[in-house]
Amino acid sequence: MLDVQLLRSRLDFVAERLATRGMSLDVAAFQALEDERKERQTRTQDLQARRNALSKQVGQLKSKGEDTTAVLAEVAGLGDELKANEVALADLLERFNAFVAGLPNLPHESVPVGKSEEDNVEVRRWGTLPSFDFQVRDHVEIGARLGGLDFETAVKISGARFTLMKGGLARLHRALAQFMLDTHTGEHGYTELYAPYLVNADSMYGTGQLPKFEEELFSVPKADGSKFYLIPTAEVPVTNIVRGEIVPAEQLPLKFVCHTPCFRSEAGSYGKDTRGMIRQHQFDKVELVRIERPENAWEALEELTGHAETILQKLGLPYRKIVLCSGDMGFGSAKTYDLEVWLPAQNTYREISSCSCFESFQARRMQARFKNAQGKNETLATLNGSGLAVGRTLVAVLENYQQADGSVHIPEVLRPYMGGLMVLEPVL
RNA sequence: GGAGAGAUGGCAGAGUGGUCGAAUGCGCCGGACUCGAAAUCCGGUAUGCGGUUAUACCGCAUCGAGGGUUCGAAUCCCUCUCUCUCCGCCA
Repeated sequence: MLDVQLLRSRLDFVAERLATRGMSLDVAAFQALEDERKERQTRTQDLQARRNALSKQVGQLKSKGEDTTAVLAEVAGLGDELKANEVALADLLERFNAFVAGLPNLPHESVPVGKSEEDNVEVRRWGTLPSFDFQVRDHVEIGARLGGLDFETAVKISGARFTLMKGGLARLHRALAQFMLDTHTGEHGYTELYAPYLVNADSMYGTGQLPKFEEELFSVPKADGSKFYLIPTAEVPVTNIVRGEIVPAEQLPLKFVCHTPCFRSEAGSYGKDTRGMIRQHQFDKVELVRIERPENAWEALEELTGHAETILQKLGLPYRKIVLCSGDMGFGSAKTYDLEVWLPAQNTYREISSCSCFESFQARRMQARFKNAQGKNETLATLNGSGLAVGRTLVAVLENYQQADGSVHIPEVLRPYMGGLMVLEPVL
């Protein structure tokens, strides 16, 4: 969430920055809440101080064996007003916090202002687009010919937006994840993690999925009436490692890589990407997460994005890097780069990685801090990015490495993970 | 699933209604002593929030979480969560 101090001291500035996201901040509503909060809180604390002082007097008088009825009478007079103020304050703070928690992060000044994905700005392109002297097939058809992608059976087992993979294709999927993990741990200095796929509401709140985006999550009821949430990304369990912690400064930065399935309800995307495995309820992703000193956060974003790009380059997949405009960024992000991989069958680039810097937006609500050089606790900065989405990478490999006879060449870096296999042969 | 024990500061650990935000020890920081270090001695050392722009000062809240009793709760009552030990079951 945003820094409350910033809201109080530079409300107009915050409103102006939020406006670039297409978000109109109700300045008057905030000011009214803040004024009431200040008055109510001051009053309540004064009454509490009074009560505490009088109660202390009672104790002192009693220990000397003196009469306490006068003091008791005075403190009794405070009771009703104090109670009323405490109740009103609690209610007010709840509304105040809900208001602030509902505000998205401010875009970094380098972020282009725009309304929608139309206004995103391309930063650069990498790679040469493949040319085919035959009719290109999409991954659904390629996968079917390889006998490895089976959507019909997945529908029977679960329903729409699920995939069943078999044989060499399932192995290729696994190989991609292994390759990504090995590259990030071996060459980029990330620590590999295995993390829970079911998390509690506090964790979802910490990374900002809750309270605003509950409908995008799957959940599992628990016997006690609460629920587990299925992670929509490894960002959630991994970033929450530092929730409520004061990380020793010498341990920074923390660089984690974690391969998990991701679960998304995709509510509101009916009819979008219904063919194939582009948009699924369940998909694997290798996620990079960094916990940084705020002053290093922007450099870290460039580095992290570069680490994700490395995977695409080693796989020889053409892609472009774009910077999301203010209106297209996620809720907590201050700046986001998307990597889009070339998909020949769609004749376009499609998102395969999203790398974001949250500054202290997530860490503030998570109370994730470190001791700075002055010995003071300071809020950390958090970043994350896909390194990469495994399912979509598989799609990209199938489409970019397809051959006229229906076979698919295996990128060289993956062959060690495929037992040396160089090509997947069609069975149809 | 059964039986029992427990949750207090960075750690260990005291505290069963009244100057307790909390003894003591360890750790850490500063100082003294020393050529320097060790040892020893002295002092300091939780977090969040508010007054308030402030590393000054004052106040509020916090002893697993939430509620209750009370003028006053770490301490008493209720509910919940988590941890540990033993037994059973189990990938």
